[in-house]
Amino acid sequence: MIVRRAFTTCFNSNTLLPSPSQGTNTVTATTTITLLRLHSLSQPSTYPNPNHIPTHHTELQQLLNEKCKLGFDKLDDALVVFDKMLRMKPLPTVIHFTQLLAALVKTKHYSAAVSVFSKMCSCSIPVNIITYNTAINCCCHFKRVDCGFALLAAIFKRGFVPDVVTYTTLLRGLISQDKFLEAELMFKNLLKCNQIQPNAVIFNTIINGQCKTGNTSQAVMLLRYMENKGCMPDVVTYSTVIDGLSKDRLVDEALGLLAEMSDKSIQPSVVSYNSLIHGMCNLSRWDDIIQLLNDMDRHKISPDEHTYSILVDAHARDGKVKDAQYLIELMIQRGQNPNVVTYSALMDGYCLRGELNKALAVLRTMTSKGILPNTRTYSILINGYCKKMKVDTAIHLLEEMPLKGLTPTVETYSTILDGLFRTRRLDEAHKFYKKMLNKGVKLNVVTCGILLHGLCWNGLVGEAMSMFHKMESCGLVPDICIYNILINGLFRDNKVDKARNLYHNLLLKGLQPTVITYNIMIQGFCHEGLLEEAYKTLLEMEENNCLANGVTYNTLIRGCFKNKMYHGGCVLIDEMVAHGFKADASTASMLFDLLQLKEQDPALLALQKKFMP
DNA sequence: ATAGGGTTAG
Repeated sequence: MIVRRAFTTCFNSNTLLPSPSQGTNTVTATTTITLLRLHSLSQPSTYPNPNHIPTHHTELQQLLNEKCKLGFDKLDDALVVFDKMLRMKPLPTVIHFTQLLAALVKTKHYSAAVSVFSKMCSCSIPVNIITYNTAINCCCHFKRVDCGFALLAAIFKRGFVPDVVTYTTLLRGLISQDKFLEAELMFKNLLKCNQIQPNAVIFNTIINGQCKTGNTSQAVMLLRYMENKGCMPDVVTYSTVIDGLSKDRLVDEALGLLAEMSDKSIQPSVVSYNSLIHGMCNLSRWDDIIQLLNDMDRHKISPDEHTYSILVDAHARDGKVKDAQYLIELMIQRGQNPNVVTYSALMDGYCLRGELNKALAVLRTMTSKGILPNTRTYSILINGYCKKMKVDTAIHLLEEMPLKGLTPTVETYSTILDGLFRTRRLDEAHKFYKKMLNKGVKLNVVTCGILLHGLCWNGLVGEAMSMFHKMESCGLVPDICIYNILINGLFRDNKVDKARNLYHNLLLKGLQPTVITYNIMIQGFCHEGLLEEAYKTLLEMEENNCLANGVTYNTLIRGCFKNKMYHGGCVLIDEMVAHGFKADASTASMLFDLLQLKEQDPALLALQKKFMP
């Protein structure tokens, strides 16, 4: 069904024309024409080029073997080889041509690959299902899965039979374009209609899609399903699910699957370990990380550049920049090459510590090694400068990006916007925001949060509220962070009723308040002297199974003291300590001041008696 | 002697 529907959409007038929404690739006019021509390639039309150049096929094979591994240095080289091949006598086999095509796809010369395939067809090279599969893979990587389906139609037209590889490639293409539901439906139909004998690879493709769309539990179920159907999960199946679980912070379940692998004598790979180590890093479970590294050593699996990158990133984010630096030296010693991701992670570590000069030094090191900074590298630096209030330098870096062929993301722009608001450069912030919109940057919830926070921070709560309503009407769904920002802003603007209102609205929308939401409310009520309501909020959060944290208690205790409710404050201190939290600096100094007071309040005297026996 | 699957960054 889904396949047929895809066919009809493919033949619909202009689905093949590049649409602005798919503009990640530069689709040239010639590419588009070539893509369009693919449809009519049911029958070969012309004969081979008459100007044959005699060349040995073995020589060609050697060249292709080499280029398949390393890729062509220049696109022109590949096209020259192709041209030569067309003029060879006898004509090289379709295998040679398919190898060339695969090499082009591997080196990401997708539009060139499309023209080569098209030319192969028009020169009556006897292309087969494998050639088609390679071409479909090319379309999918080129983010044109619709063209992939057009080729599937061509396969049927020429009387070929698509195989499991054809469908796997198409499924992966759909998934990579966020069409997982379509992929899943198509997969189910293929199974139901017995169109293919499913193997591990096609299952793995779907399992990966499930993990990427947040359905890890379903992925585990599909793994069990394939076992039951006698299609044994392999190392990729397990690694995919382990990665999904690790990203969901379910690392212990992931460890269970790793153990299951060795029970079934499926050798884990470095990828399986990398996913798990990454998961452990996100939870700062350092002991587990060390254990996993030892485990790898025992299994004679060496860490690769991914492993090191993950570890460098974890150390850098934890502030351990020295260790991160050392890890990079270690990986070089062991013959691994740090790449832009590795160096960017280290730079991020320095930026987080505010050590911008050291971050710049890393940038110099990497460029001296011929590693070019990417969008993320720039974003890290821009973020570093904004956090240091050096917004002008950040803007300068932003302007430099297009000159280096880099496109800032919505996150990059948002960082600058945040910087302008924080430094109270309101006019510029407004102008910058307009410029962002003019550039066609698509706003997301995080950007809106920055905008709303910036407005509130600068006392423009009214503007923030109207922005919030506009945001809702634009189809952006406000999350709990947005509500937190606004409720906080309203309280700071003494708009208690409106804050209360907004809180009830978020409950009505089915959103779950977090500990931050409650803390904001408690602080707001305390500030207004509404201690009763603040305390009721504490009870409410307990009812809603939201645990109070140190901030909650400290806020409430300070509120009590400020309102001369010494007894209540004292009871809460006991409760806080019982829950394992401590007074923070500001509560402690407040308490210290109170104890010096010479007021004859009975509750205060009791308090003094308790803390100064 | 040709094709498809898993890992690194707010």
